[in-house]
Amino acid sequence: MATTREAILEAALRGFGKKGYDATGIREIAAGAGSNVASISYHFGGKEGLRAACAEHIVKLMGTVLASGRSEEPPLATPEAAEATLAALVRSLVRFLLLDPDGALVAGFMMREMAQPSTALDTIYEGLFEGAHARVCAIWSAVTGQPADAEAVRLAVFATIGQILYFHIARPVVNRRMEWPAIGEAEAAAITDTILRNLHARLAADRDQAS
Amino acid sequence: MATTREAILEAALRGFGKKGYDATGIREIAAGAGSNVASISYHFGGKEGLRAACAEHIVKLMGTVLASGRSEEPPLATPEAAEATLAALVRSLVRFLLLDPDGALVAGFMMREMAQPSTALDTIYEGLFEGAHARVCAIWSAVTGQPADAEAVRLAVFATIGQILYFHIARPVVNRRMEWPAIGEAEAAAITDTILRNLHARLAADRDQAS
DNA sequence: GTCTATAAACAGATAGAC
DNA sequence: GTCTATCTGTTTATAGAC
Repeated sequence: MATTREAILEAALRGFGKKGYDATGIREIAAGAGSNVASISYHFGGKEGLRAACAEHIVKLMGTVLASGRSEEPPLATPEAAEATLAALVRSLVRFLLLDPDGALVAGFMMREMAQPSTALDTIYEGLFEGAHARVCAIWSAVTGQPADAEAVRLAVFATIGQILYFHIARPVVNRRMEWPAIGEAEAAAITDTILRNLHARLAADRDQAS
Repeated sequence: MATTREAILEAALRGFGKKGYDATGIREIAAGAGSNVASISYHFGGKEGLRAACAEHIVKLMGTVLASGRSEEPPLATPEAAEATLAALVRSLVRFLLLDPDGALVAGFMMREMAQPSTALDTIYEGLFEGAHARVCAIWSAVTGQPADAEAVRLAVFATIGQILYFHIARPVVNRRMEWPAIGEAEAAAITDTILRNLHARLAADRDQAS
């Protein structure tokens, strides 16, 4: 059962994620939720409150997504096992962002918040980015032997995440240049392959340097 | 000497690049250009025409930027020379996007067009992206020996560009996680270092595979 | 070409009936 | 809780004086 509040929240994320906060009117959101304009002020105290609620919704949603992906306690005992865990993370993040419709909406919301930060970005940073980035740094450390909090490690993790997110952001340009009608399973696999080649090559170089 | 038309164009790019098309009013643009609302309709036929003119302006601007960077005919005779050319491109693109105020505006405009494509994206794709991407693919090919139009090469070039652009897009998140007050020369150098490490590691792997 | 004044449509917020 | 009608301010576009 979907309450009116939940329906509004989903319609808002759909609008904000696809067209952006400013370009999405509260009438449009209310209509998409099968409700009316006044219900937004009633449930969220206004459009800004709706943006804040979207951020909290994303933190909870991604928390469960990431938790499910981490259900089978990832083995970090050996560098090889840690590298496999890292590769699995890349695979699932590419799939989520490029193949799951919810992934595109969540990413759209986050990207626009980064371009024009509001308090919603603070919510997402503290509730999601900070912990997730630190966790990936720890796995990276288990592969290369570098300290998890080293500047080079933190930047390398950002660079890897950046490759994945860029294929989402630049989708219209990528599709055109690759002559792809759309990104499906086969295209996502090709993208994953390129990112994993970069990842493995870099990890090998970092490991060599550490020895 | 700056004509009114040019002043409006620059004020528009400033607004569109920083806050986005929808969030930037034509009054605000006119005021920033020291003019009035009616002058926008007079010179550009309306707000949409101004967006299209911004796209053409960006194509011309980036054309001269890229041409100046390519003034000393890049040597591609040997794989090593081609790799150095590729590294130089990464260096100058990082500097432009992270240190040059114009770079942030141009990138902001392009990123928002990708998230919400209009005909302005077509203008930028055909006038800039397509040719630039193909040129980088050719250099990549000179390094690794792979065909310049191979799917793997085109994707690898996108992944490299993605790393650079992501450090611009995610700047607020990166700064917070890296505990950087802002991105200056030192921070840009650290970012360049990470991206070049990824690039060289991947190129080496591709070259080994080709042999 | 430049500007002021205004038109017409839109936004978000809210009062009040149910 | 839900909805309609309305208030208030802002948007883009434009008419018309200079």
